[in-house]
Amino acid sequence: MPKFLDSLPMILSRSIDGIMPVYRTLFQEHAITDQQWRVMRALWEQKHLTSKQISEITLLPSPSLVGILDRLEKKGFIGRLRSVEDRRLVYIVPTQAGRELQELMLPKIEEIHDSFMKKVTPEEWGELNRILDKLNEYKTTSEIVLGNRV
Amino acid sequence: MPKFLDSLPMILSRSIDGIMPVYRTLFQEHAITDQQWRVMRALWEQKHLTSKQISEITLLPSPSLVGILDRLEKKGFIGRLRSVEDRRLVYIVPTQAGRELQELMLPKIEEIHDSFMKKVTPEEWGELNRILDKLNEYKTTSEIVLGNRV
DNA sequence: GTTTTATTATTAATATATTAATGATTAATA
DNA sequence: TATTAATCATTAATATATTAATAATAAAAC
Repeated sequence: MPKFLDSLPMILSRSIDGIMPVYRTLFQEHAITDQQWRVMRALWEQKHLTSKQISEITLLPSPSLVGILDRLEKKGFIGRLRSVEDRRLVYIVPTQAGRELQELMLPKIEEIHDSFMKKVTPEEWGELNRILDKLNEYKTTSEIVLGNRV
Repeated sequence: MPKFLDSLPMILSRSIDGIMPVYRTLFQEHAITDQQWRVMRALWEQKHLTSKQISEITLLPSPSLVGILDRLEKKGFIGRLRSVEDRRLVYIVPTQAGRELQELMLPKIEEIHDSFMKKVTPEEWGELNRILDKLNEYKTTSEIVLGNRV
């Protein structure tokens, strides 16, 4: 009876622990973190995004994003721009240096992505996506069920 | 051309972000964290484990483990025991309260696990494991390849 | 047998995650 | 329109991740 090591959180964690170091080698060459790259990547092909939009795209929690953006700003890769229409919003814009970093890194990121894609067939890749989606379906319902029987 | 949002790190992150909150509801009822539960779970059916063994089983990095074990010790769920044969080793042992927590939580953990298993067929579950394993195969080789062309 | 090398747990420094709360602002409502 | 509720970015407090380094001990090599 496989338990702990074969639970959903553990197999996903093992997978991520195997995958991220491959990317991280590249990140370290440019002295940025996983999270900092996610933000830069989100700004690709975008003039600007609000902090909230970046949070939704990158899956990075808003409170973490504050510090991440601080450090990207300090490194000169992004700027903050308070919105005039809605003064609650802050637009994040990539600087010239930020664009150059993106141009420099994106091809290598795609190489890495391709190297992973080569390890499975297109059908397997589709299956993976489909099964993961299935596991996250009815999330709300299951939460209610679990909540009731606790 | 699907890119960022459909990259391997992002689909795995989305999956984890959907899954962990279901477990976290239970963890919060017992006032422990994901990581703290992982350690307790690893000690299930074990008299003792070294810090290193726990790190390997739980995938938690050793430096993080120090603090995690500190807090579990402070909560009275584990004890530390310096080995006599090899004084570099520290054995982690669950206390009575730790055992009781495990007994209390494990059934509900398994309920949650079962609720996820019900969302996919056994074949799909096998496929998921197989595909994830495939993506992590030849890890060393691919790292060498990437290292060379950088 | 002593010097060198490995191993284990730990510390240190910085970055991020999690949860709750706050200040500023805008939208909704009575 | 005065008040209330919602939204956005941020702060605060605690826990964890990442990388490099260290102290204590043990194993290996000379």
